[in-house]
Amino acid sequence: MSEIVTRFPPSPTGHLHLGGARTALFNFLFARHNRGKFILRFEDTDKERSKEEYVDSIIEALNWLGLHWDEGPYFQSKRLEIYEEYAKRLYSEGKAYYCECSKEELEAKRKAQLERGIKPHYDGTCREKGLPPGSGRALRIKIPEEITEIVFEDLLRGKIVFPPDEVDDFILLRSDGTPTYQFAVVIDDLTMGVTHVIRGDDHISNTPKQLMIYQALGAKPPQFAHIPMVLGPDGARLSKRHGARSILEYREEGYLPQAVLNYLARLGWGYGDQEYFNLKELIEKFDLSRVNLSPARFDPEKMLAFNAYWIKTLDSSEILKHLKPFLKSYPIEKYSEEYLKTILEGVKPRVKTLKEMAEMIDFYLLEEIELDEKAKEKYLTPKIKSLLERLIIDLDSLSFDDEKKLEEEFRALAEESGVKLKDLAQAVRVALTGKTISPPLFEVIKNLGKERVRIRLKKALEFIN
RNA sequence: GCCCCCAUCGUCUAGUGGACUAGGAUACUGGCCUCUCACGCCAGAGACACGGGUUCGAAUCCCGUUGGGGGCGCCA
Repeated sequence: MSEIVTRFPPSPTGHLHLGGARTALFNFLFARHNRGKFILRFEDTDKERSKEEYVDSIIEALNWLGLHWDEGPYFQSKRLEIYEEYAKRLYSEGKAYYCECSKEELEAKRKAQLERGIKPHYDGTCREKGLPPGSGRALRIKIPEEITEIVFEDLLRGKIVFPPDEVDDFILLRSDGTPTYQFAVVIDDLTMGVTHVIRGDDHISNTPKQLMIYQALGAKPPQFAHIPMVLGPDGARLSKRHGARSILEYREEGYLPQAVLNYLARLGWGYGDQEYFNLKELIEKFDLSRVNLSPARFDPEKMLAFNAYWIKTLDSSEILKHLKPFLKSYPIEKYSEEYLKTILEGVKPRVKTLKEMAEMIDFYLLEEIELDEKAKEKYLTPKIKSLLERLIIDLDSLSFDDEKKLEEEFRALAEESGVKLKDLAQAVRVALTGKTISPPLFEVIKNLGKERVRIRLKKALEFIN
């Protein structure tokens, strides 16, 4: 059996968003699972809207997700001669013809047809004119009259049948000589040896047109698998409002690529009761037969939950790698890699994003911490003053290396003073971290070390006075 | 308007004619754990869109209705 080849063909008219990323993921997984090839190709024949910056951002997003391609990126804009060649062939074989109808005329006719309640169609004005190529003329496919129905076997949905009037003599080459989407995809997929086209089901109705091109070319079409679209939380098409934001924005917000990937994979695909998968597992377990057919809504909350899961599950070294960009405002060069990894342990189960994580560990990294207003008013009270003083005096006798002992020592101190550990702990927590919420106190004390603890306790006392 | 696709808890899903008192995840509620907040654990509430068939038996198969989505460009 020949090698399986899939491709992801974004048009660089916008950033990579969730829907596109999922399509890329499914194509990537299918190729990898079958030890095939995954191609990246930019469909940039729309000169007006295609932008270089989008090419860059799409590439960056794919790399960030770890969706590496084996071939490409190709650019349709650089393959114009190829399309021309095939176009010429169709023209010379009488399977395509030139058309001189103006856009305005066509638009008017389309409107009229729509109003009359019939399916908009090119009326064939130029079909039999035998026009030679010329400026301002577009090349149209000549759909054979004997077509009765157009059928194809979708890998996921089985047989899909279209009535013959579903396709008209659509345009292959625009009047400026550039190929339309329909023509370019077909020629590209054909010449690149694409065997499986996995794309959103919004392309189902494009398929008959593309099949007509394959037929005119006498070529064998690839296999098609139309996956359901990703909708916004409200069930409407994904838009700027919800998930159409760039994948890179999620990176900015503190999402891990593992989480985004895992979440995306579970949108329209399931594997028994398993929820969490890393890339390797996805490659192992992914197969088209388990893809759902109904459109899936994007649920930001669930993606957040997945992110929290991966943050607490992944090794601290892996987390640290992704966290570093969020640590820019802290003097992290003062701390060893080991130290940074150690302090992450306590915060991992407490945050949902890397951004939150960076905020939560600030007291470990900053020389001077700021005490939260409400926190200090509530917990750093005169009542606790003598206890803190006592603590400072006792500092040298505390077991800074051992969380368990430290806790016992604190318990003893609290009991002796007739204070609940709870109250003592909160006061110390505020003194050391500036906040009422933090990793476990004794872990904090241990990681902070005696000197920083001393300084911060003194600061807290100053505040009480 | 015409054509196409789809239909299980709010959401993502498991389920491929009997193992279904319909399972898991997330979100929600209550409890446990506890130095805070989380995590974790336990419990609860919550769905087969509707109507007809087929069958000894339908969430599962067929038809229709309804609902949702998509397409009908010299956009992709």
